[in-house]
Amino acid sequence: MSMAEAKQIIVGDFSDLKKREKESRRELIVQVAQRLFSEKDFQKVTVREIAKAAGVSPGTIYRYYKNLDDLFVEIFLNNAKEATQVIDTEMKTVPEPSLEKVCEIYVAYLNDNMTFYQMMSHFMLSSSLSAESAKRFDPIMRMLMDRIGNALQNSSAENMTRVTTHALFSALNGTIISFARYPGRSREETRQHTLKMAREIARRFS
Amino acid sequence: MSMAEAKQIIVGDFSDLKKREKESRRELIVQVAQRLFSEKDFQKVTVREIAKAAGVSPGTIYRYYKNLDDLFVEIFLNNAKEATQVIDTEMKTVPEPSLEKVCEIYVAYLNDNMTFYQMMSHFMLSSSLSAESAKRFDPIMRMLMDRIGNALQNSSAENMTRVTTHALFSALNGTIISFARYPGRSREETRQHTLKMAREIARRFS
Amino acid sequence: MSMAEAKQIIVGDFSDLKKREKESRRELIVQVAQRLFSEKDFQKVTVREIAKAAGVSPGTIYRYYKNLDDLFVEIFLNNAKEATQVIDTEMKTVPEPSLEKVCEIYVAYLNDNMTFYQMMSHFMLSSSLSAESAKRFDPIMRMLMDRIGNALQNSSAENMTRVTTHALFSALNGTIISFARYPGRSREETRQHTLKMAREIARRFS
Amino acid sequence: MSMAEAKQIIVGDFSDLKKREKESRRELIVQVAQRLFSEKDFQKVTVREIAKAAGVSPGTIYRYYKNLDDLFVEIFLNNAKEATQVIDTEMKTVPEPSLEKVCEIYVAYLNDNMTFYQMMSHFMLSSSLSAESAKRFDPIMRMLMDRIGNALQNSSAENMTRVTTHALFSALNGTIISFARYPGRSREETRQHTLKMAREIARRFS
DNA sequence: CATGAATGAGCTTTCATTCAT
DNA sequence: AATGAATGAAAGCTCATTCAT
Repeated sequence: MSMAEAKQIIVGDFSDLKKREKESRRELIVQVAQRLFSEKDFQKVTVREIAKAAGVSPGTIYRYYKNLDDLFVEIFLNNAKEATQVIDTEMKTVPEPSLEKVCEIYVAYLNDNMTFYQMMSHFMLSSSLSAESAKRFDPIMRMLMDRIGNALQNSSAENMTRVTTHALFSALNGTIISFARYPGRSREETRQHTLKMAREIARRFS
Repeated sequence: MSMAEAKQIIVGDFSDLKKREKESRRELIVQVAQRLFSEKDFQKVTVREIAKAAGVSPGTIYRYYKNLDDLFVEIFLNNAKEATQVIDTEMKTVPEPSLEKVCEIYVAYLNDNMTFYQMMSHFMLSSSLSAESAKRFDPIMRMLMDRIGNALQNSSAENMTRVTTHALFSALNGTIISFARYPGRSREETRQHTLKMAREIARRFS
Repeated sequence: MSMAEAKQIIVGDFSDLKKREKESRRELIVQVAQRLFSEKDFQKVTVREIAKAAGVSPGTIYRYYKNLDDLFVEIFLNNAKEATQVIDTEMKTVPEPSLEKVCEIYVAYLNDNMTFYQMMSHFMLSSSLSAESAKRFDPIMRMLMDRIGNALQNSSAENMTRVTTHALFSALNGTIISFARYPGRSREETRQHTLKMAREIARRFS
Repeated sequence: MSMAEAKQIIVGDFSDLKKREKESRRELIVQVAQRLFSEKDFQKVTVREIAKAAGVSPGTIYRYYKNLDDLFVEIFLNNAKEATQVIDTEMKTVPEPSLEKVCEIYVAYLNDNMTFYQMMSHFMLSSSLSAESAKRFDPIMRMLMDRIGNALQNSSAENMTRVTTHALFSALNGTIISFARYPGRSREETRQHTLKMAREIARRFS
């Protein structure tokens, strides 16, 4: 191997490394932000914090996202996709899939990813979404909702309407709102309480 | 009527007006704040805005409320009380009270007072409530939830548990989260959609 | 005694009471303020605090003092008079009065009335004193300084100049500046340290 | 010199200038703040004022200092170091160094840097110093005090204790407190008066 | 491209002082 | 004479975003 070849390889490797690093920088930022969100209210997380935790400069964040809300949307949609996957994966391990089980899994996910719920509230209630972002929302949310809808359909002989699916989905989301209201309750107790409610709701919709 | 009498009345009225104005300055601030909240995310409303809209100085706000969060709590609790009253009042006008009707009324109220829902999310998910505020919360929320609970109990022969009431209450709250998600839908269409979901949920819990 | 006379007396008494109460209100305010100053940095004490502690309204403070600085000046001069009296009183109890003793008494007073020292710094270094206030200053400060001056003169055969008296007075004041600089030292240790310095200075000036 | 060379130099100079400007922005802020302090009570100087005078935005101040007190501490320590250097430098120019001379130099410095004295009072009397700041204080103050201590030791055959050094240092500081008290005196007269006192004190300690 | 220093509008909150009652 | 509600200027500080390097 000549020096030139060696250099080529080294440079190539190095360049690849850089490229991969670059490609995954966006992902890195998202991951870091998501971690920070789990540590505190997502509205309180600052660009600087994210930048510092990701080992990049604040300016770099703006290479990948037009503004903070854009980053929030990305994270939110990632969460929605993840929730869908978690349902799919976990349902495979269950011998007798039931509506109750799906609901439990979803509410457990919400408990573990409070930020997701916070963001859902944020985006659903504030109309600040750019048209572009809004477009990305629907298919992904629909995918998630469909998992609930399918389970609902399978749980009953009658033909479920879209409204029923929507109602069930909304009802499950609503369980989280009771989060901190029982003072003195630990995180785990709250979790158990929301899961109980989820099962109750599932039973009513079966 | 003599001039003197007329003057008496006018002065009396004027003095009353002033007195009432002073007495109700606190109320005025609340009302103004609530109006502003309906125009934008309540977290984005500033003290200066409230003061200006209420025709007072920023410092005056702090005569009545220790800080902004105190004002928010007051408004939230006012809303909760109002919701309770609305349910009570409206139910009297209904010939055959049903769970469905109660749920409809409550969700209609949420539609008309989106800020209430936003604040509920805010206070339930962020633990920033002062101990003092937390104490004021529970009885008022319990009162509201009890209206739902009573209607639930009346709708069925079986004995309803606290979890079921809680689940129903949460489920109804959850309907709001689907608010803005159907792009292009008018406020009225959204309202109809959430009411449909509310009825669906009520039926399932009957 | 006629009714009229009786009334006169009663009213007189009552009026006297009111008058005395009024007369002493000014004193009350000063005393309360002075107490508050001993609890925290005098610059941090607010009008409202003083008013509340004195059981009067903020507006009342302004009946007696044109503004806060006026109140500060009054308290400062009271302190200066008090320091003078303390020196006079304590010196009578000492069998063999010495310069050292006078210096000790003065520095002890400074230790016990840190606010006095703070105010001295404040008024001496900031030129904000009204002409009127400035006029009240000199005779009282001179009186205090004279006590030091007399003791100095008595302690030596040579004729002391005004500069020497002034230098000694200043030097004693300076001891307080070492107050908090020995971290971990208790208030009492600091006091002992400043007294040691006072004696050292006195010895040098004898 | 060719055009290219010339340009090189100009660009180089310009770049240097900019670089130096950037490097010394911290220094610039300090200098500007110090100038403002000489114009009014340092406690009354605001962030906005400093920023405006330095030609930067308020936010920029906070790039260099965590908060205002941090800036104050920096300036204070700079002054203490400077005072030490001034003593060292000036003493070299004196044929027969004496305690009197050292004291004069120090008190002259205090006269020219009243802010230093104000800050000394502030930091010594208020315990608000962060632990971190407190640590930076002692060695620098000790260095300054040592200059006085050494001169004191050299001026006498007897062995001087730490208390004596401390007393002398405090006494010199105290001279400044008589600053504005002779109404109608010019700055220069005051300066002369304090220097007289300094010499008097020095003589007494020799 | 990435950087990170700089921006500056904007926030909540405080408080001496005023003045109608 | 006393009140105390109201004032409103002003403070310290934050932070999303920009842009010269």
